Amino acid sequence: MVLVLNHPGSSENGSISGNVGLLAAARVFEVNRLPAAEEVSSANSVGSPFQRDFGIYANTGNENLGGNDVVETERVLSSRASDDDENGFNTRKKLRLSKEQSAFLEESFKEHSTLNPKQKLALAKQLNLRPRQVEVWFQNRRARTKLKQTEVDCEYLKRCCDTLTEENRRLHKELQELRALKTSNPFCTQLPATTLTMCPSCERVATTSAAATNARTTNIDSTTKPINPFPLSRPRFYPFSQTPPAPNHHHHHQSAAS
DNA sequence: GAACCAAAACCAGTTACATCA
DNA sequence: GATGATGTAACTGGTTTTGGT
Repeated sequence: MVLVLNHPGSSENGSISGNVGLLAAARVFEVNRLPAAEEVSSANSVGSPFQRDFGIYANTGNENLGGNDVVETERVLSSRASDDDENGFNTRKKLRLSKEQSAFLEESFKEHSTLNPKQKLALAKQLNLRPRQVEVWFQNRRARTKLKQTEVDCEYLKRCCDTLTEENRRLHKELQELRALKTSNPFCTQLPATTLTMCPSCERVATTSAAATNARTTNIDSTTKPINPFPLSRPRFYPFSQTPPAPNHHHHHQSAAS
């Protein structure tokens, strides 16, 4: 399934009317078309008594969208719907989108997570939904994406925490061993202190000049090398198999010479 | 250009409903 | 069939953005 929506700036017209195939395909979405008030009792396959008793959506007339009426109609449609109908009954009713509609919206979300009014209208028309429904779907979809990213971030931070806890434990143990060594071998105290600095970019540890020479002789092996608790770049949630942006890693250590 | 206002867009949080185990 | 859990469409209220005066 291919969705053709005009990208911002790509065209003046957000209409999809030029795509005959899509118009034909749009018939698929009639299944979940919003019923006009008088259609409620027969249009929905679920057909709950609730639906029959309460008109769900007012007939907004969006089937007749076109020409200059579009902007004005959109303005009306996008205004927040009231829960109450004219009789004061709560008419809120949830309509489950069909698989085709959801898939179509998903496809368009891949293209752009936000819609301009024209795109929204075109999509709504194509899917036989109200623009407000498309708008809400995109809002909820963005929220879901954000939630997913938060979960990924949370998981990542948990791992960082575990790593740091483990590193802390290891360093405590090492400190105890060094103290024990110090008491048993007083010559160790003659060694100069080693100053370690960490590159904020690549997070490598380097020894500073004066101590460097000695540091190389002070038996700093791999076990005492500080562990980078953040070995990986911060994971991002790429919901649509998007390739993450190429890392912009500048190695100023080398670039200074070249 | 700054200040103000209204409308639209957006978001976070919540509610209500459909569906499934 | 009743019930709780879950997913999600739809709503609410607040904030930000945008365009007009």
